[in-house]
Amino acid sequence: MIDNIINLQKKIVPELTNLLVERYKVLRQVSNEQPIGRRALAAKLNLSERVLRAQVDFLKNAGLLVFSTSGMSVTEEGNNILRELADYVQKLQGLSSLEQYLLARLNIKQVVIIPGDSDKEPVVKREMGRAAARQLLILLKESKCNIVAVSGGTTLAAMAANISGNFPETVVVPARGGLGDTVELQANTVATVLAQHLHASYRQLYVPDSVSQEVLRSILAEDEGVRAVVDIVKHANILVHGIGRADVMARHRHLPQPFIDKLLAEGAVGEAVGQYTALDGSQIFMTNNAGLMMQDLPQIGTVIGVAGGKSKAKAILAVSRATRQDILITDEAAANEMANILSNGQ
Amino acid sequence: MIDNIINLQKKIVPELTNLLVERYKVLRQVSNEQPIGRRALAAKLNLSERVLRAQVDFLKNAGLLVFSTSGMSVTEEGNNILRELADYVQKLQGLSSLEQYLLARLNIKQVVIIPGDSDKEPVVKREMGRAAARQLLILLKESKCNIVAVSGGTTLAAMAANISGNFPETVVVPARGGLGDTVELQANTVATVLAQHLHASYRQLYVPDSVSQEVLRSILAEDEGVRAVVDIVKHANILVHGIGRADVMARHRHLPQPFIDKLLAEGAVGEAVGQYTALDGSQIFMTNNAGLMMQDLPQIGTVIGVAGGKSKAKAILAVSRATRQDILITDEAAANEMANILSNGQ
DNA sequence: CCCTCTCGGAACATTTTTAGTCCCACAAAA
DNA sequence: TTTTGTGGGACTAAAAATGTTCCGAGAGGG
Repeated sequence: MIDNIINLQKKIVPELTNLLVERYKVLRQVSNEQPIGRRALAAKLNLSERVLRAQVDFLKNAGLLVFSTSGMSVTEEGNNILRELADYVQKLQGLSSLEQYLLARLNIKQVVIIPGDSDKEPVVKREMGRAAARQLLILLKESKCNIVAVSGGTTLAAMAANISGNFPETVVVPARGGLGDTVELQANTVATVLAQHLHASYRQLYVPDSVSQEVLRSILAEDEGVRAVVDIVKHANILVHGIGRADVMARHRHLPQPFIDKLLAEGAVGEAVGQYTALDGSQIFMTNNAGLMMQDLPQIGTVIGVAGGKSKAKAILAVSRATRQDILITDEAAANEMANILSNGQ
Repeated sequence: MIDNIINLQKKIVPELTNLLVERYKVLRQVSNEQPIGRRALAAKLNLSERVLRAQVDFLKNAGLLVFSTSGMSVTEEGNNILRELADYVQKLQGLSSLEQYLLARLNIKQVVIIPGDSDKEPVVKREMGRAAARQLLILLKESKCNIVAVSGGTTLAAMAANISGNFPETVVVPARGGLGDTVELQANTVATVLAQHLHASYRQLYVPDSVSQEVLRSILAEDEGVRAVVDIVKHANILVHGIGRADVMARHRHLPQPFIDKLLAEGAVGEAVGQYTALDGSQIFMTNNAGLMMQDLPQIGTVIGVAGGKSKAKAILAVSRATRQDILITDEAAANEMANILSNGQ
C-alpha cells in the first residue's frame, strides 16, 4: 500500500522526491549541528549557499526551523516532522542506497534500479527499457557522432520502442550476428527499430548463429558487406546489451544437451554478447559469431548492461565481474538479490 | 498511516499536491475525450496551451500518453495509473472539496481547512495561526495603509507569534476592551505582539470587562485616550477574530450562573467579539464593552474568523450565520462536524 | 573596552526555466 | 479541392532560480 503510493508518486511527480529528500537532509543536518549558520551548513551539504538558503527559508516559513543570531535551530515541530520523515525517506530513497552499494561493490560508474520485479510484472521491463533509453539519449547528446551497438532481447526491444530523438549522424548496429529468435527480439531488429526512432542510420549483420569456425572465417573472408559491418561494430563507442541466464540462453541457442550440462557443471551462470561466465567472472565458453566479443568491451566508450528479475541476479553479477560495465540498469528484485549474494561474501 | 503521509507531504513539499492533482486532471481529461488535441484540451482545463503542453510532454515521456496525428490518447499503463491515482487524489484534496462545500453553504469568500483536530493536537492550532498569518499578510500587501483589529485567544496569539513582515503604515488595535484573561491571550497583548512582528504601530484599549453601561459611558465620555482608540477601532479595515463556545466564554467571563443558564437555555452556542449567537445566527446577548460590535462588521473591509476543534463546530456555524465572514480558517475536525450538521439540515 | 568573527539579511547580476505566441507540415474530414 | 484539427518546432518575453557580494548586528575573545 505504502510502497504503492511511493511508486505512484515517483512515476507522476518524480521531481518532488528529490525535493523532499533534499529538505529532509537539510533539516536533519541542522538538527545534528544546531545552532549552525548558512555557510557552514551549505558546505556540509555540498550545496551552494543560495540554494540552501531557498530551502531553509522554506523550512522557516513552514515553522520547522528558527533563525537566531547564533544560527539556525530545529523547532519542536521540526523534530516531530524529522522523526516521522525518517522511515518515509528511507523507503523513498531505499533504492538509491542500494544503487550506491552495488556501484561500489561492482565497480560500476552508475547503477539505476527500477522499483519492482520484472519476472513478475512486465511493466518493470518496460520501465527498464525506458531508463536505458534515457541513459542512451544522454550519451548521444554529449557527442553527436556515434556508433551504437545493441543486443537483442525483450528489454532491449522495449528500449528501442520507447526512445525518440534526432541523431542523423549516429549509426546503430547489432552487437553480434543473428540469434535464432523471434524476429522482434533479434539484435538486427532492435537495431533497426532503434535507428528509426532516433532518426539514425543502421546496418544489419546477417550471420547465422552457431556456425562452425571455418564457415565463419570464410564468410568474413568472402562477404564484403559483412566484413564492413563487423568493422563498424568493432569500433562502436556505445554498447547496450542484455544479460541472460547461462542455462536459459544455452537452451535458447539449441546447444547440445551434453554440452549444456558440461557448461553448467563448470559454473556458467551468466551470458552476455555470446559469452558464458561463472559467478566469479571467469569465462567458461564463448559462442562463435561475428561482432563484439567480451575482450572488445574495454575498447568501447560506454557499456550499458540491462537486465532485471530476481532469477537473473547471479547472471548479472557474473557478467559485471567478467567485464567492465559503465552503466547497469536493473530492477529492485535483482538488485536486492545481488546485494544478498554480495553480503554473503560470494 | 496514509493520512499521515499525506499530511507530512503537504507540510514539507506542499507544491506536490497541486502538481500531482494537475497532472491527474490532464490525464483524466484525455482519458475522457481521447483522442484530443492540445488546444482543445487546454480550453477544457482552463490552462494555457503552453503549460498544458509541458504537462502532456511529461506524461508522454512517462509513457502514460501517446501522441498521434489525430490527438493524444492514454496508454494502457496510463489507465492503470489513472485508476490508482483516483482515490489518492481524492484524499489528497479531500479538504479542498470540504472547503468548497463550506464556502458555498456559509456564503464565505474563502475557507481554509488545516488537517487535524486542534482539540487533540496543539500543533493544529499553531498551523491555524500560521494560516491566518498568511492570509493577513496577503491582505496587508494589497494596501499598505491598514488598521487591523484583533481579538484574543490562543489561536490568535499563535498567529501573532508566527507572522513577520514590514508594514510601518499599519496600526494594530484590539477589537474590544480587555478580557480578564491570561495576559498572553488578551487582545491587547496579541495586538502588541502582532504589531511588533509586523513592524507596525499599535494602540491599546484599557477598558475593564463587564462594566456597567453607565460606567462604560462615563469612561468613553471622559477618557480622551480611550475614545480616540475606540474611534480607530471602529474604522478598522481588517478584523481577525477568534470564535468561542458560548458556555465556555460565559464562564470564562464570570457571568453569574443563573444568567449563563438562561443564555444557554435560549440557544446561545457561539461567541465572537462579545456577542452570543444561536445556531441559526440570531443574537442572544451582547457583552457590554468598548470596541467593535457585530453590527460594525459589515462596515469592515475584511473579516477573518479563526477557530477549530470539533467542539467548536456549532459555535463557528452560529457566528458565521450571524455576521458576514470573509475568510474562515478552521481545522479538519470542525469542518467535518460543520458539514455533518449542515447536511442534517440544521 | 575594542576587535574580530560569524551570523542573517539583502541587493544585484546572471543564468536558467517557464510561459506566451506564432508558424508549419500533415492528416482527416468535408 | 478546401477546411479544420493535429503535433511539433521555434522564437521571444517574463519570471524564477542561482551565483555573488556586501552589510550591519551581535557574540565572544582578547
